[in-house]
Amino acid sequence: MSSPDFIRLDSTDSSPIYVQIERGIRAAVATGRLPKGAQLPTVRELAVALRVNANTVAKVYSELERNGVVETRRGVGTFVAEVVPSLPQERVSREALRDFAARVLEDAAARGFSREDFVAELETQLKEEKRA
Amino acid sequence: MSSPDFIRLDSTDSSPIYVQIERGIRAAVATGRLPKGAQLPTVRELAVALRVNANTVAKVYSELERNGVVETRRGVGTFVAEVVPSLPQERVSREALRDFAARVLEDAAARGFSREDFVAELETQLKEEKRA
Amino acid sequence: MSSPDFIRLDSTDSSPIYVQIERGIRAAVATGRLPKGAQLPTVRELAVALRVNANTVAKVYSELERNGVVETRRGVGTFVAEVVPSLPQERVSREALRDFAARVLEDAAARGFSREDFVAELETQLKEEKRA
Amino acid sequence: MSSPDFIRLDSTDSSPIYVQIERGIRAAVATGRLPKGAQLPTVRELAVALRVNANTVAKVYSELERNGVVETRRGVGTFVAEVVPSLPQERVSREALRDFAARVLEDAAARGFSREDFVAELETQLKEEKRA
DNA sequence: GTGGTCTAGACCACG
DNA sequence: GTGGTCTAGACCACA
Repeated sequence: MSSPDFIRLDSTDSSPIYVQIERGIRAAVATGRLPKGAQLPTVRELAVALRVNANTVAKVYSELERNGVVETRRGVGTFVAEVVPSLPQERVSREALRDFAARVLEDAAARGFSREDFVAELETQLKEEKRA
Repeated sequence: MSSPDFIRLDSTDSSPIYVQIERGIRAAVATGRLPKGAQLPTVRELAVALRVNANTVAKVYSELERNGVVETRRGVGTFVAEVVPSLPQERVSREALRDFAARVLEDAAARGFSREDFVAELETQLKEEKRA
Repeated sequence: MSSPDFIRLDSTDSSPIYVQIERGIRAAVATGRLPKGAQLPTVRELAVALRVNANTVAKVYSELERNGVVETRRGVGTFVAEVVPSLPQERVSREALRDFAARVLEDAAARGFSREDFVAELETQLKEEKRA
Repeated sequence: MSSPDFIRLDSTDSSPIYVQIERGIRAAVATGRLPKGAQLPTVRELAVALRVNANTVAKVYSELERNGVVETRRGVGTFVAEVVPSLPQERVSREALRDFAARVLEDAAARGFSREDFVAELETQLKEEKRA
């Protein structure tokens, strides 16, 4: 658990570090790579592994706890919540998906990618992961 | 030209306003919705239409000019560049596409979307646009 | 780092302040006076030292970051990039050098300088710097 | 005289068009390519040739006339002044030359050119012109 | 009327 | 304390 293989900090990503970390953890939980009840690395471990300020990691953990994604047992550690909280309905609504998808397509085009190539690449990655 | 239908400011998007505007314009140019040589709305027009400070729009235009996406003719206006510059090689490389796609998938999962649903939605949107 | 000895604002120079600052920093980086990894003065420091608005300096820093000349570490400061990007090929091409040189010669003549005197002065300055 | 071969508008030059034109004419006069008494193209001719607004050319001519570089004979045309005015002493002073040279070297470095290559190129161009 | 520059000042995100 | 974003408003250069 000391190797945070579920998080890749990307210096070309303009989003703040804490957002990248939170996104990585949320995604790992959502996809089951971090199963319910699994223990997360300690704040210090993760901070050292990612070469990041410990405060930054602590901020992420506390936010995740507020949202019920993880649970902290004092003196023991931090664990993926047993009951994964249903996200606020609004966020996963059909409309939210459409908006998010539209924005992503726009972003891909703005970066100079062919949108068709981009979607094809997404499918490839999804398939590869299933096989693995 | 006075109706900036190619830009939607999204308050749920955490990226700064000027990034959203820039992304919208770049995408419109890349997909041909803003053809080469077309005049962009004036700084002030777009500022009013988006309810944004004129400096914010001006910042976007000047960045786009720096990158050769648009050309400004002094005292005349801003136009889509006749020769749209090939983006720096690095950005459109195969590797860049993979990284971007991976990040997007992660983001989708972190937001609580099923990645399969998400990719399906992307395809739907692409097809709809072609038909239109 | 608090004394911006690598920048001289020249009121007889018609180019905008932010261009002069950017040129100074780029030159300092290119010639090694600002070595890789070195910290630049903070935005506010440089603004005070040059008696310029902080936004003006911030604009320069952000342009330099966009071009990969510097890296900003959030909440920490701004540093010369470890890998200084090779300028877009076009700019350093032989042709670009010819054009730039031609323009400079023209400018010197237009200002009333003998072009021979001017080139001689350039050589003198280059030699002096090497000796120092 | 309808082909303004002594002026090259450079879209990569950030200085305003009227400055570029004025610089070109001043340089042509200073180097003798436009000898004393020679007739300049008419405002309209030059405007058409350079694809520039006639007002822009007119502005240049009137400024050059104010400075005594050219003379306008009503109904006849515009001519290089017989007595080339000595520029204000300050501009051609030794100190001004040093400052200008320093700025040029800085600019060359900032553009990614080796300053040695740059100075060598200047010499080459000077020699070539003499031979021609 | 067009875009460009600069200032002043506020507020925020980050570490 | 760092840089980033945005606003408001002024003034200028350009055509």
